[in-house]
Amino acid sequence: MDATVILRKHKLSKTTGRIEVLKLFIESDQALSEREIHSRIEYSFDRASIYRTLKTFSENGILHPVYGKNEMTKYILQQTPEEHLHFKCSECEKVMCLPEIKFNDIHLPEGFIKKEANYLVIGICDNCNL
Amino acid sequence: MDATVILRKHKLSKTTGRIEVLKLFIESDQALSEREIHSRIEYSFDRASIYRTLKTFSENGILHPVYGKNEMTKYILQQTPEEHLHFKCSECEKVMCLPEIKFNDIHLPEGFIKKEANYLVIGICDNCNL
DNA sequence: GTTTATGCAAATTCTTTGCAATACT
DNA sequence: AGTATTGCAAAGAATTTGCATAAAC
Repeated sequence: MDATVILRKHKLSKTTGRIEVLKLFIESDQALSEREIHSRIEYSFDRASIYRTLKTFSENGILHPVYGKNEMTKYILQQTPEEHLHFKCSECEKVMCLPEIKFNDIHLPEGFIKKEANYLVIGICDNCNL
Repeated sequence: MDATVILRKHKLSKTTGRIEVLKLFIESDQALSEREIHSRIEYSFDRASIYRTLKTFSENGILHPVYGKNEMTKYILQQTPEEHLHFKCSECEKVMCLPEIKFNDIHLPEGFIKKEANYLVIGICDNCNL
């Protein structure tokens, strides 16, 4: 899991901003929003550029966007090509993968083409539920 | 499927705005955003009030919010209590139910509590795929 | 040297909020 | 009458865009 290796694999130019953002995701066990990235990153990276980076990474399958409540998209590293459930905690706002719960065998009705999937459960996570 | 009946059942006051919004959903086979509601409704209903109405309906289980790409939440009538897949077409932007594909037997890991679920596939719908 | 990404500033769009006025029960 | 909802205006937040500059290949 090396940022520059991932970038090379996807034929994306290795800029400091991209590398730093990608590192953040590699180190994180949860989904991050642009706002969280901007606040955590030490390197000064313009917000518009962060958005462009997230878009590029998603288009290349490096990140998976998770659309959830509160009008904010979070992104998470696409660890496996297998589609699985994500969970958003309404207490701590953390979004994480629940890779045990998979959705590989879903087939759509005739005529529908799948391009992207989002399986999200919102509730209380094990940590907040104490 | 009568708007006033639904409102009564949920002990919500029967205001013109709520009735008109609910009618729109009853007549619609697809999810609607606040913007779409505002443009389709003949009755002059303030945008802030539409948002408040959508929130109230969702809290009462009348509508189901669907969080999707393009930072806009759409809402759809909760026809059955069964959780099922929704589909968003990236061509025509239509969001619809695919009630054939159900998710009732998903059980989360120990400690997690489900409050709301969102199962969304994004792609090309049967109508745009011609 | 060309192409591509970034910074900056501004614009768009979605959504929420406070408060006085109004409609519902 | 009393409570809940609405209208209005303004604020807040997320996200995008144009264009000149700078960095990557």
